[in-house]
Amino acid sequence: MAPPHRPLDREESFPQLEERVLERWRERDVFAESVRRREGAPPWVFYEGPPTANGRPGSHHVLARVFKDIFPRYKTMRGHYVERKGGWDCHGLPVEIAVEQELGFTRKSDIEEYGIAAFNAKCRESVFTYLEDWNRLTERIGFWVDLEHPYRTLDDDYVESVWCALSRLHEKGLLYEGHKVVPYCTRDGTTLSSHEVAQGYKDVEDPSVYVKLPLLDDDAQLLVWTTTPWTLVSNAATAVDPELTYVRARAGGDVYVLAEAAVERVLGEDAEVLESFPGRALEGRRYEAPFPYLAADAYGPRGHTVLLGDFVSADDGTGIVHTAVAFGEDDYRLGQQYGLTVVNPVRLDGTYDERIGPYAGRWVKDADADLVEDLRARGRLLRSERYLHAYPHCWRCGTPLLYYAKPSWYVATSQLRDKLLAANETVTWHPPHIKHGRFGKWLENNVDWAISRERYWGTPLPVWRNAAGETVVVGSFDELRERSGADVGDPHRPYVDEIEIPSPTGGEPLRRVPEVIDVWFDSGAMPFAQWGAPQHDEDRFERNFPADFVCEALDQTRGWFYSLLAISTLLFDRAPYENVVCLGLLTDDEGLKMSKSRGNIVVPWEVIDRHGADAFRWYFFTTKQPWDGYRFSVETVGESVRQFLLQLWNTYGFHVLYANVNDVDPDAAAGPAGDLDRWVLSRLAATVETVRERMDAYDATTAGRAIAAFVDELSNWYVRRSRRRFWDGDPAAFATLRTCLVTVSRLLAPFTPFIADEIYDNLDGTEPSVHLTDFPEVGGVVVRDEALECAMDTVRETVRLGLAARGQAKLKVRQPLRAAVVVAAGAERAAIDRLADVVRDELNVKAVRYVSEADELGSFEIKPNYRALGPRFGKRMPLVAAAVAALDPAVVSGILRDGGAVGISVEGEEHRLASGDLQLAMQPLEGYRLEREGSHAVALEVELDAALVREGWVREAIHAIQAARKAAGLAVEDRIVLTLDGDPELLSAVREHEAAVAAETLAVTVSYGRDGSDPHAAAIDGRELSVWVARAPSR
RNA sequence: GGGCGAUUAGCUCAGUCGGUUAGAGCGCUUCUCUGAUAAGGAAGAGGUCCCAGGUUCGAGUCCUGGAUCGCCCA
Repeated sequence: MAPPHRPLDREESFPQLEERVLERWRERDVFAESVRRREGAPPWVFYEGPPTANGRPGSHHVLARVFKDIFPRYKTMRGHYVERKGGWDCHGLPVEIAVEQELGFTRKSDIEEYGIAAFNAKCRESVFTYLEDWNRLTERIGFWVDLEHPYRTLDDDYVESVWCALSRLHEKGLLYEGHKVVPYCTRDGTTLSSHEVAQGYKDVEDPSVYVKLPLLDDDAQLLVWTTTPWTLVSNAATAVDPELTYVRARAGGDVYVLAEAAVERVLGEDAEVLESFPGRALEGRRYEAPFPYLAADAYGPRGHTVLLGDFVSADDGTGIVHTAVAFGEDDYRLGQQYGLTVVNPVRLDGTYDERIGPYAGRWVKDADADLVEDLRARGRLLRSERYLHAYPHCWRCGTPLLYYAKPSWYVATSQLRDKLLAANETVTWHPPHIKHGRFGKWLENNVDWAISRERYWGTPLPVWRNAAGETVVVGSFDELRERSGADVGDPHRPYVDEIEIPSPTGGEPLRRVPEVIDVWFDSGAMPFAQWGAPQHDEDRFERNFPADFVCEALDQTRGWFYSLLAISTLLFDRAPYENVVCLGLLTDDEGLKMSKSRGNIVVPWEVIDRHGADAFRWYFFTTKQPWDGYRFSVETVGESVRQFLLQLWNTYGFHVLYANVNDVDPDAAAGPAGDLDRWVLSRLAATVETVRERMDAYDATTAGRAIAAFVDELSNWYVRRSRRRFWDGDPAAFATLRTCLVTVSRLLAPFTPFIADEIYDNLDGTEPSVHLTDFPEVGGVVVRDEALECAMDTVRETVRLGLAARGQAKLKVRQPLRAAVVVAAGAERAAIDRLADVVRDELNVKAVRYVSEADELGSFEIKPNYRALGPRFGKRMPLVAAAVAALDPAVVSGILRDGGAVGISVEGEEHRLASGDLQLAMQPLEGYRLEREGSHAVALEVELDAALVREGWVREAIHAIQAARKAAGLAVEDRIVLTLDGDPELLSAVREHEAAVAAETLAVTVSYGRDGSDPHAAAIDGRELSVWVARAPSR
């Protein structure tokens, strides 16, 4: 007859086990089946934030993917229909850069020369360079997501959905063209992303000049400071802080206007302050520009006047800021606010145009020195210095970047700021501080979203127009076909660029603008674009909107979390997600960010091959709350294996071993359950409650830790205390342990899906997989008995105290003692009495005796319970403490144990203190073997008589025989023929307890005298014992 | 420069509503238990709860300022 359960293969590692489980999932099609079985059930919606597959997946992707996995698995088991459509972000600069590097391109014009069609074809291939790596890793870590039908932002349907969204925004008047100040490389002719800018900072020396701007209606001069003299030719205005204090100050015969805080630093100690006033007093004052090439009215009515700006600081410079609208973010915003005309006298190649007279044609940064000399010659320079600062350079060619106002398309998100904030209010964030912190603050400071990019590989901006300003924003391929008469093939550049739309008024044909759109708009459109809605499957979109759950790393607050919210709010006036889990960053074990250059990246396969995917997952779920980041290494994952997975696995192995040895029928009716069984099932029920409650709150950490705590109790208390019942084949014990293990496997299924399924499959197997079962509920045999749990806590505490007392007395546990004396009364005593067997066994004592009064063992001391009395007495607490200290502990402890109350007098008033108001602690008397905790204590009777000593010897002998069994390589169920020799008194003790020795060691015969072979030798209490064991013939 | 977060034992992390002796695991020392375990138990060493003020009868916890680290923005 086959054993009830598959025996464990002790050679198999966790990674090998997982590969085998993966194979079983494939055979049984478990993922698809788990979704299929919930068809028609209430949906629970997850959105996959699409990664880009043009780089290899790293450990931080494992973090995101396991958290994206656990909650959908959980919700599926809770009865929801959880579709999980995978997705890939396909467009964008990172892809282009990878291709440029592959082709050895160094400038943007290389792409045009190579041909956009060919370049984009390369990009299309490059996107999926590492698709296989991603798919393999995704499967291996057990992330269940539909990778066979993923959405891809480059697909025609997807692009069309994005066009539709843009056209609706246009209809709502939310799409417009403006200028954006961007970092620009004049050599490559390219705008750089912030990520690229961050790569290229270099410390350089630039001129630092203080320039005088004479006021037109006054003899004073404004002082401004700049490190980019080349922008002075297009000075449009100056800005001051309305709240800051400014002064007129005389120095060296001239009168200047500047911030009070800057006077000494800029003008020196001798400057004489003539007058002070707030910045707002300067508003509208006219001044003479530093260079004459562009007149004030070129900028409009506010040209060359003083304006008020919120970005002005007096910390460096003069507190008056030179503003060149085309060359700075703040400058541009200020210009917008005051209606300044954008005048940019610098060509795209970085040279001045003809408006700048003698400097025309010169590269602007090379003109700095001559411009400064020019100022000096005209008496307009106060001071010129060299200034060392970090300035961004092109990471490709090293050219200093210019900040440059360029035409750009915007989505007017700031008009709907209040709606964005209202939508955010409906979202539950994990951790909560993101909501009104990082994300909320970001929304409050919302500025319009610049969505166009002067690039090639992206969703083309669907705007067609002609020089006359006739503009069409196309919302679908059909619409483009109707308007242009041309078929739309590939909607990417350059093909779509070739389609012309005839002018409705018979003018010039409309051509598409050259830009593509920000990839964040692509991914933010996924709620509908993943289905190709609204062109297709509009109902599918509606069923799957909004998402119940999204989960990404913290840096996505400005990325995907924002783009999803913005698009959804603009189009549908509501948040696209209800719960968001933010994940922190991974650092190495020294807290440093992982980076290629530092060489401290942990490749996920190292972790998986060494410890397995379950260990990887468990580490991420339980080691800490996920949003604070992880200090991470291959070794730390190993700890989570040792602490939890091995403990679980060994408990499971124990069950399989003895169930097979005893041929336990898993379906047989169990006998009556004992207190230990009821206790462990109650603990299981408590665990189920906690796990459900915490998982419903998206708190996998606390949920997982609760499971670990239960497995620890199961292994180190339930099994430990019940071993004899398993040896004896007690059906109630097997039924209880099996219930616990199978329930744990279902609790663990979302966390560690491999080991959970293996345990379930071997111990239960009713369903093809644990992932097709329902999540555990409390009820049936798994019920709570809180009184029993409480009693067991008391018992475990008693045992702990007793073992500590043994340790103090240096008495081995194998030496039986006559009695443990427990100080306990009332409920405590009843609890210990109910489970006295456990205490006797664990402490190896013949009896447990009780004393209600501790007087014979120690004395009490009493202390006020501050937590209870603090609120009642407030600042009189020190008086209360003094009054309590004056009470007689012996008397008070007696009164309180009988449920009485004592009185104290504080400031002439009487107060009654009951047992909850005071804390009793026991102070051991000198010379007793006593361990105490609060009002509870255990003492041991340490006197030994001859009988106890002989019993102790027998326990030692049994231990020696077991060691011999193990050394002989016997299986736990093997019967033996036992031969003993040695010290006569020792042997006589063994003879006296021979039946017990034989039963404990599974000896069919015991004989005395020498055997021929080498014995297993032991020394007990200085007495020799020789042991021979041989496997007995089977019955 | 602004915003957000973090800082507790050698390491990884808990610490509830503010409550008087700040915990766990790993690691270390000593002892111990073992008929599943790479496990378990006991004792010990190990702490400026980042710093400084403040509020309070009482602060790891609340407030202010600062330091360091990280992320985002400028």
